[in-house]
Amino acid sequence: MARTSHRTAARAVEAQRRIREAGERVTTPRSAVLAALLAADHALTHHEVEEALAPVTPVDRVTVYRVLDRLVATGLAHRIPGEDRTWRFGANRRGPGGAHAHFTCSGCGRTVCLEETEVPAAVKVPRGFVPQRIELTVQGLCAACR
Amino acid sequence: MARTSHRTAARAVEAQRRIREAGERVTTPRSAVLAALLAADHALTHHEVEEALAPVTPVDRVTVYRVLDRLVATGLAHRIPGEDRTWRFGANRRGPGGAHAHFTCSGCGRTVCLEETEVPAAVKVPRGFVPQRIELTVQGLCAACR
DNA sequence: GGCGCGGATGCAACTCGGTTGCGTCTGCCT
DNA sequence: AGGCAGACGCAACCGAGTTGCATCCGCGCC
Repeated sequence: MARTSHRTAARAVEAQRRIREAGERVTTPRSAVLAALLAADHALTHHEVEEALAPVTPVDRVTVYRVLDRLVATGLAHRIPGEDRTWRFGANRRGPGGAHAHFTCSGCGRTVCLEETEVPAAVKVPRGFVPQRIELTVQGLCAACR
Repeated sequence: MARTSHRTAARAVEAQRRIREAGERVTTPRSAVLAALLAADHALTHHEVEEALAPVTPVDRVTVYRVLDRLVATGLAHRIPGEDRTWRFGANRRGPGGAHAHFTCSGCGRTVCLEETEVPAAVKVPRGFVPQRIELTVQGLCAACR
Protein backbone atom coordinates (compact mmCIF):
# COMPACT_ATOMS: atom_id res chain seq x y z
CA MET A 1 0.00 0.00 0.00
CA ALA A 2 2.77 2.38 1.00
CA ARG A 3 4.51 1.36 -2.20
CA THR A 4 1.45 2.18 -4.24
CA SER A 5 0.87 5.60 -2.78
CA HIS A 6 4.54 6.35 -3.23
CA ARG A 7 4.18 5.58 -6.91
CA THR A 8 0.98 7.56 -7.13
CA ALA A 9 2.57 10.58 -5.51
CA ALA A 10 5.62 10.29 -7.73
CA ARG A 11 3.41 10.23 -10.78
CA ALA A 12 1.51 13.30 -9.65
CA VAL A 13 4.79 15.17 -9.24
CA GLU A 14 6.02 13.95 -12.60
CA ALA A 15 2.76 15.06 -14.24
CA GLN A 16 3.03 18.50 -12.69
CA ARG A 17 6.60 18.83 -13.83
CA ARG A 18 5.67 17.99 -17.40
CA ILE A 19 2.78 20.43 -17.44
CA ARG A 20 4.92 23.22 -16.02
CA GLU A 21 7.68 22.52 -18.51
CA ALA A 22 5.18 22.72 -21.33
CA GLY A 23 4.44 26.27 -20.17
CA GLU A 24 0.93 25.45 -19.03
CA ARG A 25 -0.81 26.36 -15.81
CA VAL A 26 -0.62 23.61 -13.25
CA THR A 27 -4.14 22.89 -12.06
CA THR A 28 -5.61 20.00 -10.12
CA PRO A 29 -7.59 18.54 -13.04
CA ARG A 30 -4.61 18.76 -15.38
CA SER A 31 -2.15 17.00 -13.16
CA ALA A 32 -4.74 14.41 -12.19
CA VAL A 33 -5.59 13.63 -15.82
CA LEU A 34 -1.99 13.46 -16.97
CA ALA A 35 -1.05 11.35 -13.96
CA ALA A 36 -3.84 8.94 -14.89
CA LEU A 37 -2.52 8.67 -18.44
CA LEU A 38 0.99 8.08 -17.17
CA ALA A 39 -0.24 5.42 -14.77
CA ALA A 40 -2.25 3.53 -17.39
CA ASP A 41 -0.80 0.61 -19.31
CA HIS A 42 -3.10 1.32 -22.23
CA ALA A 43 -4.69 4.30 -23.93
CA LEU A 44 -7.69 5.60 -22.01
CA THR A 45 -11.02 6.82 -23.26
CA HIS A 46 -12.35 10.07 -21.88
CA HIS A 47 -14.73 8.00 -19.80
CA GLU A 48 -12.01 5.79 -18.36
CA VAL A 49 -10.10 8.90 -17.35
CA GLU A 50 -13.17 10.29 -15.62
CA GLU A 51 -13.71 7.01 -13.79
CA ALA A 52 -10.11 6.72 -12.74
CA LEU A 53 -10.22 10.21 -11.28
CA ALA A 54 -13.64 10.01 -9.63
CA PRO A 55 -12.68 8.37 -6.32
CA VAL A 56 -9.81 10.74 -5.57
CA THR A 57 -10.22 13.94 -7.58
CA PRO A 58 -13.64 14.08 -9.20
CA VAL A 59 -13.42 16.22 -12.32
CA ASP A 60 -16.25 17.47 -14.49
CA ARG A 61 -16.91 15.62 -17.72
CA VAL A 62 -16.42 18.72 -19.81
CA THR A 63 -13.20 19.61 -18.03
CA VAL A 64 -11.81 16.17 -18.81
CA TYR A 65 -12.51 16.78 -22.48
CA ARG A 66 -10.88 20.18 -22.41
CA VAL A 67 -7.87 19.02 -20.44
CA LEU A 68 -7.31 16.10 -22.81
CA ASP A 69 -7.55 18.43 -25.80
CA ARG A 70 -5.05 20.74 -24.20
CA LEU A 71 -2.62 17.92 -23.41
CA VAL A 72 -2.81 16.84 -27.02
CA ALA A 73 -2.32 20.39 -28.28
CA THR A 74 0.76 20.85 -26.13
CA GLY A 75 2.21 17.51 -27.15
CA LEU A 76 1.96 15.92 -23.72
CA ALA A 77 -0.46 13.30 -24.98
CA HIS A 78 -1.79 11.94 -28.23
CA ARG A 79 -5.23 11.00 -29.45
CA ILE A 80 -6.00 7.68 -31.13
CA PRO A 81 -9.18 7.28 -33.18
CA GLY A 82 -10.84 3.98 -32.42
CA GLU A 83 -13.01 1.47 -34.17
CA ASP A 84 -15.83 2.30 -31.76
CA ARG A 85 -16.01 5.97 -32.67
CA THR A 86 -14.41 7.15 -29.47
CA TRP A 87 -11.00 8.55 -28.89
CA ARG A 88 -8.34 7.14 -26.63
CA PHE A 89 -5.58 9.14 -25.13
CA GLY A 90 -2.07 8.13 -24.22
CA ALA A 91 0.70 10.08 -22.53
CA ASN A 92 3.62 10.93 -24.77
CA ARG A 93 6.30 9.24 -22.69
CA ARG A 94 9.15 10.18 -24.99
CA GLY A 95 8.34 13.73 -25.90
CA PRO A 96 6.09 14.88 -28.71
CA GLY A 97 6.09 13.63 -32.26
CA GLY A 98 7.26 10.09 -31.59
CA ALA A 99 5.37 8.24 -34.31
CA HIS A 100 4.40 4.79 -33.19
CA ALA A 101 1.88 2.11 -34.04
CA HIS A 102 -1.17 1.11 -32.00
CA PHE A 103 -2.66 -2.26 -31.23
CA THR A 104 -6.38 -2.61 -30.63
CA CYS A 105 -7.66 -5.83 -29.12
CA SER A 106 -10.95 -6.95 -30.62
CA GLY A 107 -11.59 -8.95 -27.45
CA CYS A 108 -11.39 -6.37 -24.68
CA GLY A 109 -11.34 -3.28 -26.87
CA ARG A 110 -8.17 -1.97 -25.27
CA THR A 111 -5.66 -0.02 -27.29
CA VAL A 112 -2.00 -0.01 -26.44
CA CYS A 113 0.85 1.98 -27.90
CA LEU A 114 3.45 -0.17 -29.65
CA GLU A 115 6.49 1.92 -28.91
CA GLU A 116 8.71 -0.73 -30.44
CA THR A 117 6.91 -1.05 -33.75
CA GLU A 118 8.14 1.26 -36.42
CA VAL A 119 5.77 3.01 -38.79
CA PRO A 120 6.80 3.16 -42.45
CA ALA A 121 8.53 6.50 -42.96
CA ALA A 122 7.14 7.05 -46.44
CA VAL A 123 4.36 5.61 -48.55
CA LYS A 124 3.38 5.74 -52.18
CA VAL A 125 0.61 8.28 -52.73
CA PRO A 126 -1.07 9.56 -55.90
CA ARG A 127 0.58 12.39 -57.86
CA GLY A 128 0.15 15.76 -56.18
CA PHE A 129 -0.75 14.35 -52.78
CA VAL A 130 1.35 15.48 -49.84
CA PRO A 131 1.58 13.04 -46.94
CA GLN A 132 2.07 14.60 -43.49
CA ARG A 133 1.40 11.95 -40.90
CA ILE A 134 1.32 8.19 -41.16
CA GLU A 135 -0.70 6.09 -38.77
CA LEU A 136 -0.47 2.36 -38.34
CA THR A 137 -3.09 0.44 -36.42
CA VAL A 138 -3.11 -3.27 -35.80
CA GLN A 139 -6.26 -5.15 -34.88
CA GLY A 140 -6.04 -8.50 -33.17
CA LEU A 141 -6.11 -10.23 -29.83
CA CYS A 142 -3.99 -9.25 -26.87
CA ALA A 143 -2.20 -11.77 -24.71
CA ALA A 144 -4.98 -11.81 -22.13
CA CYS A 145 -7.85 -12.27 -24.59
CA ARG A 146 -6.26 -14.84 -26.82
CA MET B 1 -26.09 13.34 -70.67
CA ALA B 2 -26.89 10.11 -72.48
CA ARG B 3 -23.38 8.98 -71.62
CA THR B 4 -23.93 9.75 -67.98
CA SER B 5 -27.19 7.90 -67.63
CA HIS B 6 -25.65 4.97 -69.47
CA ARG B 7 -22.93 4.86 -66.85
CA THR B 8 -25.42 5.25 -64.06
CA ALA B 9 -27.54 2.42 -65.39
CA ALA B 10 -24.49 0.23 -65.85
CA ARG B 11 -23.46 0.85 -62.28
CA ALA B 12 -26.90 -0.02 -60.99
CA VAL B 13 -26.75 -3.32 -62.86
CA GLU B 14 -23.24 -3.96 -61.62
CA ALA B 15 -24.30 -3.23 -58.04
CA GLN B 16 -27.25 -5.62 -58.32
CA ARG B 17 -25.03 -8.32 -59.74
CA ARG B 18 -22.59 -8.01 -56.86
CA ILE B 19 -25.34 -8.12 -54.26
CA ARG B 20 -26.91 -11.16 -55.85
CA GLU B 21 -23.58 -12.93 -56.09
CA ALA B 22 -22.97 -12.27 -52.42
CA GLY B 23 -26.15 -14.22 -51.73
CA GLU B 24 -28.07 -11.21 -50.50
CA ARG B 25 -31.54 -10.04 -51.36
CA VAL B 26 -31.56 -7.45 -54.07
CA THR B 27 -33.54 -4.47 -52.86
CA THR B 28 -33.84 -0.92 -54.11
CA PRO B 29 -31.96 0.68 -51.19
CA ARG B 30 -29.16 -1.86 -51.40
CA SER B 31 -28.44 -1.46 -55.05
CA ALA B 32 -28.77 2.31 -54.81
CA VAL B 33 -26.31 2.50 -51.92
CA LEU B 34 -23.78 0.16 -53.48
CA ALA B 35 -24.08 1.95 -56.83
CA ALA B 36 -23.35 5.23 -55.04
CA LEU B 37 -20.23 3.74 -53.46
CA LEU B 38 -19.09 2.38 -56.81
CA ALA B 39 -19.69 5.75 -58.45
CA ALA B 40 -17.77 7.74 -55.84
CA ASP B 41 -14.10 8.58 -56.24
CA HIS B 42 -13.65 8.70 -52.49
CA ALA B 43 -15.03 6.97 -49.43
CA LEU B 44 -18.45 8.28 -48.46
CA THR B 45 -19.91 9.08 -45.08
CA HIS B 46 -23.35 7.78 -44.26
CA HIS B 47 -24.60 11.32 -44.80
CA GLU B 48 -22.98 11.67 -48.20
CA VAL B 49 -24.61 8.42 -49.26
CA GLU B 50 -27.98 9.64 -48.11
CA GLU B 51 -27.51 12.92 -49.97
CA ALA B 52 -26.37 11.22 -53.15
CA LEU B 53 -29.45 9.01 -53.10
CA ALA B 54 -32.00 11.63 -52.11
CA PRO B 55 -32.79 13.13 -55.54
CA VAL B 56 -33.33 9.78 -57.24
CA THR B 57 -34.09 7.11 -54.66
CA PRO B 58 -34.69 8.66 -51.24
CA VAL B 59 -33.78 6.14 -48.58
CA ASP B 60 -34.41 6.35 -44.87
CA ARG B 61 -31.48 7.37 -42.68
CA VAL B 62 -31.69 4.18 -40.64
CA THR B 63 -31.89 2.01 -43.72
CA VAL B 64 -28.72 3.58 -45.05
CA TYR B 65 -26.96 2.62 -41.84
CA ARG B 66 -28.26 -0.91 -41.97
CA VAL B 67 -27.47 -1.36 -45.64
CA LEU B 68 -23.94 -0.08 -45.16
CA ASP B 69 -23.44 -2.44 -42.23
CA ARG B 70 -24.69 -5.32 -44.32
CA LEU B 71 -22.44 -4.46 -47.24
CA VAL B 72 -19.50 -4.41 -44.88
CA ALA B 73 -20.53 -7.71 -43.30
CA THR B 74 -20.77 -9.39 -46.68
CA GLY B 75 -17.47 -7.99 -47.86
CA LEU B 76 -18.93 -5.78 -50.57
CA ALA B 77 -17.69 -2.63 -48.87
CA HIS B 78 -15.36 -1.62 -46.09
CA ARG B 79 -15.59 0.85 -43.26
CA ILE B 80 -12.88 3.39 -42.51
CA PRO B 81 -12.75 5.09 -39.12
CA GLY B 82 -12.05 8.78 -39.49
CA GLU B 83 -10.41 11.51 -37.50
CA ASP B 84 -13.80 13.20 -37.17
CA ARG B 85 -15.43 10.30 -35.40
CA THR B 86 -17.54 9.30 -38.36
CA TRP B 87 -17.21 6.33 -40.61
CA ARG B 88 -16.62 6.38 -44.33
CA PHE B 89 -17.51 3.56 -46.64
CA GLY B 90 -15.89 2.45 -49.84
CA ALA B 91 -16.87 -0.29 -52.28
CA ASN B 92 -14.53 -3.28 -52.35
CA ARG B 93 -13.70 -3.08 -56.01
CA ARG B 94 -11.43 -6.12 -56.00
CA GLY B 95 -13.32 -8.52 -53.82
CA PRO B 96 -13.14 -8.76 -50.06
CA GLY B 97 -10.04 -8.74 -47.93
CA GLY B 98 -7.87 -6.60 -50.17
CA ALA B 99 -5.88 -4.75 -47.55
CA HIS B 100 -5.03 -1.27 -48.68
CA ALA B 101 -4.06 2.05 -47.19
CA HIS B 102 -6.20 5.18 -46.92
CA PHE B 103 -5.40 8.82 -47.43
CA THR B 104 -7.30 11.47 -45.53
CA CYS B 105 -6.96 15.07 -46.66
CA SER B 106 -6.83 17.52 -43.78
CA GLY B 107 -8.02 20.23 -46.17
CA CYS B 108 -11.28 18.89 -47.54
CA GLY B 109 -11.65 15.97 -45.15
CA ARG B 110 -12.03 13.47 -47.98
CA THR B 111 -10.71 9.98 -47.64
CA VAL B 112 -9.58 7.96 -50.62
CA CYS B 113 -8.48 4.37 -50.91
CA LEU B 114 -4.86 3.96 -51.95
CA GLU B 115 -5.19 0.75 -53.87
CA GLU B 116 -1.58 1.00 -54.97
CA THR B 117 -0.03 1.48 -51.57
CA GLU B 118 0.97 -1.68 -49.85
CA VAL B 119 0.39 -2.21 -46.17
CA PRO B 120 3.14 -3.94 -44.20
CA ALA B 121 2.28 -7.63 -44.11
CA ALA B 122 3.55 -8.15 -40.60
CA VAL B 123 4.51 -5.99 -37.66
CA LYS B 124 6.33 -6.50 -34.41
CA VAL B 125 3.88 -6.91 -31.55
CA PRO B 126 4.37 -7.75 -27.86
CA ARG B 127 4.72 -11.42 -26.85
CA GLY B 128 1.40 -13.23 -26.87
CA PHE B 129 -0.38 -10.69 -29.04
CA VAL B 130 -2.01 -12.00 -32.21
CA PRO B 131 -2.32 -9.49 -35.04
CA GLN B 132 -5.25 -10.01 -37.40
CA ARG B 133 -5.66 -6.90 -39.49
CA ILE B 134 -3.27 -4.09 -40.22
CA GLU B 135 -4.52 -0.66 -41.11
CA LEU B 136 -2.46 2.14 -42.57
CA THR B 137 -3.79 5.67 -42.72
CA VAL B 138 -2.01 8.64 -44.18
CA GLN B 139 -2.95 12.20 -43.30
CA GLY B 140 -1.96 15.03 -45.59
CA LEU B 141 -3.16 17.26 -48.38
CA CYS B 142 -4.73 16.00 -51.57
CA ALA B 143 -3.80 17.37 -54.98
CA ALA B 144 -6.76 19.76 -55.02
CA CYS B 145 -6.20 21.20 -51.52
CA ARG B 146 -2.47 21.61 -51.69
C1' DG C 1 1.93 37.99 1.97
C1' DG C 2 -2.00 39.66 -0.64
C1' DC C 3 -4.06 41.62 -5.19
C1' DG C 4 -5.87 41.34 -9.74
C1' DC C 5 -6.66 39.37 -14.01
C1' DG C 6 -6.97 36.13 -17.66
C1' DG C 7 -7.35 31.68 -18.31
C1' DA C 8 -9.52 27.32 -16.29
C1' DT C 9 -13.39 25.03 -14.21
C1' DG C 10 -18.19 23.51 -13.52
C1' DC C 11 -22.87 23.37 -14.82
C1' DA C 12 -26.59 23.02 -18.05
C1' DA C 13 -28.21 22.74 -22.33
C1' DC C 14 -27.32 21.32 -26.94
C1' DT C 15 -25.66 18.80 -31.41
C1' DC C 16 -25.15 14.95 -34.08
C1' DG C 17 -23.70 10.28 -35.54
C1' DG C 18 -25.41 6.12 -34.73
C1' DT C 19 -28.88 2.53 -32.59
C1' DT C 20 -33.22 0.16 -31.20
C1' DG C 21 -38.12 -1.29 -31.23
C1' DC C 22 -41.81 -2.22 -33.81
C1' DG C 23 -45.34 -2.34 -37.30
C1' DT C 24 -45.64 -2.77 -42.32
C1' DC C 25 -43.97 -4.14 -46.73
C1' DT C 26 -41.62 -7.08 -50.26
C1' DG C 27 -38.01 -10.17 -52.55
C1' DC C 28 -37.77 -14.65 -53.42
C1' DC C 29 -38.67 -19.59 -52.93
C1' DT C 30 -42.13 -22.97 -53.95
C1' DA D 1 -50.15 -16.77 -56.99
C1' DG D 2 -49.06 -17.41 -51.87
C1' DG D 3 -46.55 -17.12 -47.80
C1' DC D 4 -42.92 -15.92 -44.85
C1' DA D 5 -38.47 -14.38 -43.31
C1' DG D 6 -36.08 -10.77 -43.75
C1' DA D 7 -35.88 -5.65 -45.17
C1' DC D 8 -37.79 -1.10 -44.81
C1' DG D 9 -39.53 3.22 -42.60
C1' DC D 10 -40.75 5.80 -38.69
C1' DA D 11 -40.09 7.52 -34.12
C1' DA D 12 -37.90 7.52 -30.10
C1' DC D 13 -33.66 6.90 -27.95
C1' DC D 14 -28.40 6.85 -26.56
C1' DG D 15 -23.96 8.51 -25.70
C1' DA D 16 -19.73 10.99 -27.18
C1' DG D 17 -18.38 15.38 -27.75
C1' DT D 18 -19.41 20.72 -27.84
C1' DT D 19 -20.91 25.42 -26.48
C1' DG D 20 -22.25 29.43 -23.55
C1' DC D 21 -21.77 31.49 -19.44
C1' DA D 22 -21.02 32.52 -14.60
C1' DT D 23 -17.66 31.57 -11.09
C1' DC D 24 -13.12 30.31 -9.48
C1' DC D 25 -8.16 30.20 -8.94
C1' DG D 26 -3.01 29.88 -10.61
C1' DC D 27 0.42 32.86 -11.04
C1' DG D 28 2.81 37.07 -12.02
C1' DC D 29 3.24 41.45 -9.72
C1' DC D 30 3.51 44.60 -6.13
